Amino acid sequence: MAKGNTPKAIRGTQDIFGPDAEAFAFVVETFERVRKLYRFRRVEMPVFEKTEVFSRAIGETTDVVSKEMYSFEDRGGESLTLRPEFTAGIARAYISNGWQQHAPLKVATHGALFRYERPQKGRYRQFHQIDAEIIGAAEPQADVELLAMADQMIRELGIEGVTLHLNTLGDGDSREAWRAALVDYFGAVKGELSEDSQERLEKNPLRILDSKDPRDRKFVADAPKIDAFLSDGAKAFFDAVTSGLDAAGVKWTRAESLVRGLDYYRHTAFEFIPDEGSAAANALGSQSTILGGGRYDGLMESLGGAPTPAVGWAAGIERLAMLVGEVSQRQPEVAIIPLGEAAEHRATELAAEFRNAQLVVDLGFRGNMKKRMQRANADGARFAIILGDDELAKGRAAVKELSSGEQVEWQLDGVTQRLLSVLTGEASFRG
RNA sequence: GCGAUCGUAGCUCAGUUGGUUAGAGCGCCGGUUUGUGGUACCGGAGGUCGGGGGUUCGAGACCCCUCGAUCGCCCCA
Repeated sequence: MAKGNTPKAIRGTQDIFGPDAEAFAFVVETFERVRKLYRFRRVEMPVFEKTEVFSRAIGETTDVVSKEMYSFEDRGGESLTLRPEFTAGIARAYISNGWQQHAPLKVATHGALFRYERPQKGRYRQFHQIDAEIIGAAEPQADVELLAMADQMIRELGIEGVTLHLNTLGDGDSREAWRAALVDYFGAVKGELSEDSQERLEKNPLRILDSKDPRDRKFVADAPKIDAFLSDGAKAFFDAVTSGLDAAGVKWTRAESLVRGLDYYRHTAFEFIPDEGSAAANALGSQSTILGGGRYDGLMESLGGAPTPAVGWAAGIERLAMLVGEVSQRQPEVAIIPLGEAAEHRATELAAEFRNAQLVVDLGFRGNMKKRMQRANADGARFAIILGDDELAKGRAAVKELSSGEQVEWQLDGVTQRLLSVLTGEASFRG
């Protein structure tokens, strides 16, 4: 433990190491592998943008913009903000780089995001997301493909007991009509709602629908449903999405109360949520959504771009990492144990040869034979190759199989080839 | 931003109603074994008890402040 006057990490940041770091890397690697199957192109985005990119895209009144952004003036007096999400920055890049020429454009990225929130398990001030977007596609097939990718990735991460909760917010007109009806409905019983929801009535009436407060919940069941306000086009769109998901084999459930917090969403809205009582739900506590997103057909215009349909999702890497469990490491095929200066030199040559042959090699920097054997064993090496003056003089090496303790001598000439054929099972260790 | 619980070795924790030099297991280092790991036995290092202030003859225990983590709300990934 640090003592005295030493610096501490900033609240809500993490130093990720060991199994947690391996799980984190596994999530990113799996995402990278799966996004290539769907031909999403990798993009790298700035970590900060002009503040207006977020305030205009996300909405001034949202909590994210009004109280959670890390904003600051740079030395030129410009207001900049550490990105609290990916979508707004990607939309800005799409407009400022003329990426319309690539439409429909499928992009994927991952990295750090920043929100000034009260930290909790699975919720940090610097957190990390994977993100996928399809920009310039109004077709419901885009929603289907995007969701199919999310579903496959979650499965390939080995996460079970998670269900896609799906809703539609309708097109702009549908959404407005529904919103107005909700304001009427909840406004009539305003005095009986929770304090939070009385405030939501002004700021974000849709959010009352997923309130956890029992005072609100008794009214939610009979609240106006979006289905009653959907235009024919919006309904047809949602039907196309759901039938596409069925065709793609993606299991989903309708969640009529599922809404999105940010202003730019239209049509499809979704979250992957652990089933109640599942191991995943227990692991995550109240921070339960592991992947969420939707269609944001209105976003480009709010940034001054041409109307551009788009759909996307993001998922918290930390939350996913909590669900993947222990990620098994590839253990060393061989640990090389040199004794003496001449042997150190030869060992370095051997290690290079082995690694060029794609073998995992453990070569310690220090220690006597006992220490190095201990280390080889602790790392789970399959073989130890012992190189001392005696062996070098004979042009041979002692090779020990750690599981059995059996030890034989091999010629150093052709040792890489011999080791490879032993590892593939083509040759016997004893020769 | 609101409410609550909790901070004792690297880790997981124990520390009676306030009472001497603050303990255990695991891990780490060393030895039994100077060129042979796992097991066993022996030994060792490592703590201003999150930080600051207060009460008291005396505080790891009590009080206040502060920092942090955790749980719920809010928000959201």
